[in-house]
Amino acid sequence: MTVLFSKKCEYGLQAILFMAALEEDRICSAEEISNKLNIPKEFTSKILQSLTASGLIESKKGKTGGFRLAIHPSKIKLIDIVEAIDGLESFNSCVLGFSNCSPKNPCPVHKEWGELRNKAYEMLSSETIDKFKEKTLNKISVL
Amino acid sequence: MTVLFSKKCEYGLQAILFMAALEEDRICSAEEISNKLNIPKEFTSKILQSLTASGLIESKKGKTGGFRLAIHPSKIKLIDIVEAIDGLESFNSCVLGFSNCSPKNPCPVHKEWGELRNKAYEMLSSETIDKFKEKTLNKISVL
DNA sequence: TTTTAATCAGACAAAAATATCTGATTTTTT
DNA sequence: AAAAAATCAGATATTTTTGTCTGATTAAAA
Repeated sequence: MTVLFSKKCEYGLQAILFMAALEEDRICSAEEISNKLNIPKEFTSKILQSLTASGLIESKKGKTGGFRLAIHPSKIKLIDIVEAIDGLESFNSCVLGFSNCSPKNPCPVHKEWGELRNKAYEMLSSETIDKFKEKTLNKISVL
Repeated sequence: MTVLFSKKCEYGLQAILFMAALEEDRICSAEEISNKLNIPKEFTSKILQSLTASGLIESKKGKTGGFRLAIHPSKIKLIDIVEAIDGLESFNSCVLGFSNCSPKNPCPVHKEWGELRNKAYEMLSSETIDKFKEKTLNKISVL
């Protein structure tokens, strides 16, 4: 079990935080990201490709090619990455797996979980990723 | 993606909440639970078997057999069911998937996520499942 | 005592998630 | 012009999760 996001999404979050922590406009290859973050190389490529398709990052082909953010880190929030990869469905589904969980047909923990879920959403959308630069660099330096 | 727990765990939570909402000591079959909760029949059996092994419920074999709680609902918390099925690892893992996430090597959202996680844990262990009886009955009546 | 209806164990199957491979294309460097 | 190093697309493989099947056993009811 992952905690909340799929592996793909976890890796995507890590990769974009990593890119945001680099010098601006620095292009880095899938291999570099794979090495720095210990993500399987080919899987890294796939995820970066899909993030390119979603418009969060952009790619440069050929020798000296690679990836970089397509949007300034001051305009990207963690939730944007989650949305691009896993979607936001989990923020709208019942934690106990009941169908039609809603204020009208609440599950036993509907209210309590709803509050937690909203806080999680807020946390992921409260700050843009440029704010995480230093923390990301510290974290990656020990990986 | 499930929200937080595996399907197995979601079904297990539903099943035990259901049993706790029945008359005390009432034995119900896997088939009944499967029908009431719309859980695949054979999968229901498997999950109930594993919950039996973990000691939360007990089984009676043969005709008129089935399952019932092995512990009084006033002594079972949601987190006990989660622990029996999914384990508690997700409450100790990094939400961004970084390794060695700890106060010494925190991920970018370590503090914030830690607080949310603790609240989720508290929510799941704050009340015993006898408290959910009425809400469960209401919910199941519309399934 | 036979039939019926249940658990149980273990194998099996299908689907989804995760990971890898292959080869084509692109672009810079030599 | 050729070599090198990258993305990219699509197929394939592996692993995990989810779900199903079969047959043995158990125990009550007919």
